[in-house]
Amino acid sequence: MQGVVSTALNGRRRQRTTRQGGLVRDQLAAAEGFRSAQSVFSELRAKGEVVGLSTVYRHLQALADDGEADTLQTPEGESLYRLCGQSSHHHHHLVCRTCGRTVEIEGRGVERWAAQVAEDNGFSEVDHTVELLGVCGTCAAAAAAPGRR
Amino acid sequence: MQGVVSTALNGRRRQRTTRQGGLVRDQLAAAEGFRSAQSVFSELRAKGEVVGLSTVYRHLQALADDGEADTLQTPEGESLYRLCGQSSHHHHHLVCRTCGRTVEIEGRGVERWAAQVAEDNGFSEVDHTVELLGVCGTCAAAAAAPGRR
DNA sequence: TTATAGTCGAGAATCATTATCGGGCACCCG
DNA sequence: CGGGTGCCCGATAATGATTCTCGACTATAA
Repeated sequence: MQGVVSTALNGRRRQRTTRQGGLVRDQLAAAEGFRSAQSVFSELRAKGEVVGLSTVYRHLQALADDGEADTLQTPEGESLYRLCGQSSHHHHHLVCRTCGRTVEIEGRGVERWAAQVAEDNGFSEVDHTVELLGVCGTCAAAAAAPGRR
Repeated sequence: MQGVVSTALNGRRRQRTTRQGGLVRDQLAAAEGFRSAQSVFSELRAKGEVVGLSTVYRHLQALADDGEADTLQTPEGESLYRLCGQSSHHHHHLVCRTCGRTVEIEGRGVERWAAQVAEDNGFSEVDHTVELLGVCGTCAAAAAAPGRR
């Protein structure tokens, strides 16, 4: 996983390679959907790994800052993280509110729309939040056949 | 949970008319953009009105439940509220991150796009969050001339 | 190996929000 | 118009997530 990082950190992360950092990253990689800092913490604890809560938060935020992880907020105000392939690639998510499965989606149309609306109203430096929350086909099917045994 | 609430509530759940309820609503109405529960609370206090923090939260949520107020979350996890003309009217917001000024926007195109993406991925019952956060023309101009006196 | 500086991590501190619960007041009934 | 009933108010405690603090630790370079 982690190879030689050493000196030449050309735009790359500046953190030192540590056991804990790898654990947080691995735990996130093993998950299918978004996870909260709290759950990453307790899952690691459950696996017997001793890591500090602060450390989990630190690494999660570092990953997010580096663009290696995506982040979103639940309506309850909890932050969720998820490892993400490309750091330079802007995209949005379609998340299943039942199983947490996540589909990354591109929204060229939305980007354009957002930019247009912003311009029409004289706004600049506009950021946008676009998240879709629904029920995936699998979960919908499961919910539709409740009597099954 | 709640049984019969006084007079016939024609689709509109009305709380008992109290001085405090009116204050919270008025304060929200007087504001130009979104306000946090905390700021509504301190503004009322500043005006000399004695209202409990819990009460502010209660009324703010009641307004949101009734669809009389819109709500959104800041990236810091604070909930903001704003009185809103139509309860049945679905729309989004373009908010100035400097002064809080808000423009309500309609996004027929976005709605369509969201529905399409959801369908393409087999998702149903899809809800979407779309918020635009930027800097309005006035604030941008102010920021561009920092040395001015 | 040693020096050095970035990391750890447990617990305290913050902050917004929610729950509690005794006391008060609005509204209905007679 | 006076009483009773139950919702509402509001100070305070509790909760829960996230951040801060700071001494101990350890990966790295020389």
